[in-house]
Amino acid sequence: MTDVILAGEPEARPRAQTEPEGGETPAFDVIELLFFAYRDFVRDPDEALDAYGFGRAHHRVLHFVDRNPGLRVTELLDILKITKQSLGRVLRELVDKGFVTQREGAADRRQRLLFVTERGDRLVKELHRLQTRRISRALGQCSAAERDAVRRFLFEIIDPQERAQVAELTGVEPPPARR
Amino acid sequence: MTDVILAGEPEARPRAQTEPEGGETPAFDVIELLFFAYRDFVRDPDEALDAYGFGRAHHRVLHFVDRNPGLRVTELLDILKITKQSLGRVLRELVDKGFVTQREGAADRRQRLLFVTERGDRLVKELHRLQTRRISRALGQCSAAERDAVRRFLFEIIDPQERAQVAELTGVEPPPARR
DNA sequence: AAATTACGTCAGTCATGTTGACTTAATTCG
DNA sequence: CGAATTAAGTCAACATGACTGACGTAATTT
Repeated sequence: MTDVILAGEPEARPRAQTEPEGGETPAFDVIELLFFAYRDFVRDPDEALDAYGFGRAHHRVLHFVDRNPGLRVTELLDILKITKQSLGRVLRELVDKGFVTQREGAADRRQRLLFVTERGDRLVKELHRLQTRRISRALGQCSAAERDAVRRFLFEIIDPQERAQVAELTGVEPPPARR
Repeated sequence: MTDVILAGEPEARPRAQTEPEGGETPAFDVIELLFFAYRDFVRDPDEALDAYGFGRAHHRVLHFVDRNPGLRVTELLDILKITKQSLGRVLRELVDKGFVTQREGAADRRQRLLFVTERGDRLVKELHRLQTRRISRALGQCSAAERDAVRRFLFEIIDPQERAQVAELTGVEPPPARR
C-alpha cells in the first residue's frame, strides 16, 4: 500500500499522496498548523510559570478567575472540563501560595467564590502580556475583516453545544444561525 | 485592586475591566478561543484512540509517520519536541501492535526508518476524517481569502525559528519576509 | 583507531488527568 | 419540618505523557 520509498535520500523524501478522495480532502495543513501553533502558544507562559512551581493547569485557573471575578468552583469545572479532584490540587496550591482567594457566597453560603489576589493579578497580567505579544504579531499581518475571520474560524472549531458558553465568556458574537 | 464584586448574583457578574493600557490591549478573546478550539479539536481523535488503548501521543506519531513515510527517529523527535525516552514507549507500542514498522536505512544502516502499516493507515485515515470534518465545517464559513488568512495567522503564531520546518512539512507558504 | 551519531533502554520522577467513595454544610423541595 | 439535593472538599489508587541522567551497541565519520 505504501508505494514509493527512496529510503536512502532523506532530503528527497516525498510527501505521502493525497488519496483518491473517498470523502472530503483531508485538511493536513490546518491539522498540522493547529498542532504547531498551540505547541508554541503555550510555551512562553509555561516557562514563566516554572519560576513559581506552577504549570499549565494553574495558568488556566488564574486566567478564568481573573477574567470572571467571583467565579464559582462548579462554573470553573464546567469551563475547564476537568474533574473536581484535578482542580482541587491546583486550586489549593494557588490559594496556599496566595495567588487566589476564596470568599463565601453572600446569597448562598455553600459557595466559595474565587478571586485573584494582588499577587495573582500581577502574574496573570505577565502571562497575558506574553500571549498577547504573540497574537498581536500574528494578527498584525491581517486586515480587520481577516481578523474577524480568524475569530470566526476558531469559534466554529468549538463543539456547537459549547459555543453559547464560549460566546458568553469571550464576548465573541453568538452563532448567527447555521446549517 | 479588585473593585466591583456583586457576589450574590452570578448571572450579573461583570467581566473584569480592561486595564488602562500599560502596553498592548490584551487579546483575551483570541487567548480563550485558542484554548477552547484546541480542547475540542483533539477530543474526537482522543475518543477514537481509546478503543485501541492509544492516546494523543500515539496519534501524533502516526500522523507524522503517515505524512512522511520513511521518517527517521531523530527527525520525528525534532518535530514533536519531546525526548527520546518519551517517544520510545509510544513508538514501541505502535510497533508491537502492528501500526508502524521500522526498516533499516539503505544508505545508513544505523537508521530505523518509520512507516505506517496497512493497519496504521486505516486508523490514521479515520482520525484525519474526524479532524477534517471539524475543520471543513469551520472553514466552510470562509471565503478563499479568509481561509488563507486563517492559515497565515496560525503560521505566524509559530516560533519564527520553527517556521521553515513547518513550511516544509505542511507545504504552507514560506515566510514572505517580515519585521 | 578514535570520535561521533542513531537508536534503544533502564530507572526514577513529576504534572495532570482519571474513578470511585465519602463527608460536611447549606439550600431547596415535597 | 424533614428529606433530598447541591456545593465544595477530601482520601486513595491509578494512567498518561512528559522529564532527567546514565549507559550500551552498532555503524559511520574523521
